[in-house]
Amino acid sequence: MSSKTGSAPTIFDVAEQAGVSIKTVSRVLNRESGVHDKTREKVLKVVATLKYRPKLSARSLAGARSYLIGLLYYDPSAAFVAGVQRGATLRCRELGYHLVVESMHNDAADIDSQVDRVISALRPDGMILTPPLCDNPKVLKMLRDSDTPYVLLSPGRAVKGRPSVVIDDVHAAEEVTNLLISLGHETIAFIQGPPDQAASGLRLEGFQRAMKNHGLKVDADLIQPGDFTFHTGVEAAHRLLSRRVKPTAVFAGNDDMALGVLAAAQRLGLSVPADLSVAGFDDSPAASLVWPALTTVRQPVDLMARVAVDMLVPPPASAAPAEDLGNHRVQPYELVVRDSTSARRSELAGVKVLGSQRYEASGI
Amino acid sequence: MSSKTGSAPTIFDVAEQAGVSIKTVSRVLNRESGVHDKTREKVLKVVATLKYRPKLSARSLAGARSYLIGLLYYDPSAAFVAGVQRGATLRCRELGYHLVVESMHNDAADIDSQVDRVISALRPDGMILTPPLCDNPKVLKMLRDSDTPYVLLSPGRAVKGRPSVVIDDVHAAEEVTNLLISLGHETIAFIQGPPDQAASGLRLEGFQRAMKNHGLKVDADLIQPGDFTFHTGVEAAHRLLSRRVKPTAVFAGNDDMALGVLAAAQRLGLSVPADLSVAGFDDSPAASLVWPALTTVRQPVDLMARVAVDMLVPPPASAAPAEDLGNHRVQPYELVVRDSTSARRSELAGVKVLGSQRYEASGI
DNA sequence: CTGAAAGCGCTTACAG
DNA sequence: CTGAAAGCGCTTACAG
Repeated sequence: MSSKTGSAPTIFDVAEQAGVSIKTVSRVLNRESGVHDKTREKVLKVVATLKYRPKLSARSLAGARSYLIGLLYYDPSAAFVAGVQRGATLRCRELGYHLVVESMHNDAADIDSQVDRVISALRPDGMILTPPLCDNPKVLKMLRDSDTPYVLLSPGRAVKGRPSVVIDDVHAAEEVTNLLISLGHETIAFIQGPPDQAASGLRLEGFQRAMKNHGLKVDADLIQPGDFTFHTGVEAAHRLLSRRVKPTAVFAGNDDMALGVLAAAQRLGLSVPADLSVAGFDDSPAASLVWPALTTVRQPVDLMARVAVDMLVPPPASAAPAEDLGNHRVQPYELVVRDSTSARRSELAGVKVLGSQRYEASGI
Repeated sequence: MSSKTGSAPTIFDVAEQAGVSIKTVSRVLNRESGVHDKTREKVLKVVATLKYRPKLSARSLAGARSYLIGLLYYDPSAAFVAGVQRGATLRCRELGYHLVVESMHNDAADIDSQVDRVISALRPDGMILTPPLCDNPKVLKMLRDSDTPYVLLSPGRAVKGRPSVVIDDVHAAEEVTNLLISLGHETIAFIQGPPDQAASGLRLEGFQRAMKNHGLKVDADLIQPGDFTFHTGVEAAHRLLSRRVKPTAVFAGNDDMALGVLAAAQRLGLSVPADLSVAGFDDSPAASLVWPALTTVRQPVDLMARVAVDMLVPPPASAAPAEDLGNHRVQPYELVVRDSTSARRSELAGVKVLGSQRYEASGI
């Protein structure tokens, strides 16, 4: 009896009961090739019987891998993190990895030492970064200096040497704009995000491209600045709706600002979408919890996180040589059309109509 | 030169350069008492110079602790998880711990083996569970069987032997109801959550207690069933607003249902709060992204997570003996009064008024 | 107040 | 196809 009762079984217990060496047990567990089928079966049987599970710390100390993936984030939308984590933890589990999360303030003066501490202690096999950390030079420098592989999720801008997973913001924004145009809108406003986030510029680009492709003019003041918050959406809406010629549709660079537009419109007695169509970007949870529900773009956040994990975890030795998909993976977005957008009610753009509502199409 | 350039420094490198044994370095790092001040300083100096950081896997393998806290969750509101993680990761960092998250389906048939796998591989020093996993018998059994300490965050019901961190749902709901009553409302409806979540019952209890204390009758059909989703909030609102005597205020058991009420009311042409006051519970992100912004109750989610971590991490040996705060920690909630609640506009409860809005108090 | 030895439970070369 | 030995980098008794 080599196993003391009470303590968890070790690789020695398995080896003894299976009548092989610990090296062979190790081979089976790591799916290495070159083990006799009979031997493999015998080992697996004992593993199942004893409920043996290799201890991560021992594997990590002895070997070159830690089986840990780190997720560094700072306060992006809760929905974004939640989606990332769902995708990442599930994929990690499939691969025998675990996800360690660390939230840190993007503007902390000692953020590099914070990152260093995490890396040194954990020695993760890879790191996933979300905005805005994925654009933080200090953080990126620490990762490079420590030779820690990393993947950026939706980085502000794609940089050559930095592996990333993104969607095509330009095309997505173009599609949203095309939708509004196809509904008959011509005076369409756009609310931009903060200039330091590349998504802001890309989405604006998509908007402008669609307008141009349809020969629609965009007055300068139809493009309003914002910073991705509800509040700036409200303010931009007020500016837009006090124009002489009011827009009949507003495309906000993200959902929070679109919700601000919605609130402002309702506050002014405008009916959405009859008087004003509103579209956002992100498909945040709130987008479907308001009335009318918001037309928006959904990023496949959990899929993106899965892809990030796959980019960090080396494929099993037994696997077929994977084709090189490159370091910048573009994932498909989805246009989600809901009730906040509709055809123009009339040609009387700018005429305020009170109290009317659209009953027929609403899901509620 | 014992340290090969390129590889990270080990405890041996520190010991050598400081002219002490590795045991002394270990003592300093673990803040054990009984080290000469001079010695300690010398060691710390070398640690700083070499940027030495003990490797988690080695500490974990050699010692009794893993310095890992696990967070098990399944799809609670994104905001809830995000708050929990912010609090937990920050507190973990302060204590030299790390947070490993695992999301798992509450109704997975093999959830116990999933939990087992995590525990066996990681040997976390503790686990934090969020709803609904914290009420899952299979999960709880695995944790007990493996002697893994755990803390439940907002469990469905408090059970004696299970450490938990909660808020006082009954009192919070009572306060919300008192607010509505103080605004002059008498016909107040309540929308309940799913019966299997204890919070549903506790919040109903608080509502009923407040009504009773003020001598207000609650007709049976003023208490409507729901399941914490937007959709059931919409449905309950339709039932309530088709009564002969309409309620002038609706208190929904959570924000998602309150948002449903808001949407339904707006859809019916009612003005909130002039025609109908609406209150929720949770302070979800969407609560402040709608118009009018929702009156609700905020759980101090990140504080609760911090407390949970503290319950799992043993205090340093050098610390003063902590007073026993018990296994059920109640944290303070916060009543957040926003624009969706106001005094009754008239005595004409049930009379539908179209198109009016409340301009003055809105923050937008 | 300090240290020498053993050992945690695996993987990594290396050998056959 | 399989195994014996060494070692990863710490902490745990134990000793002085």
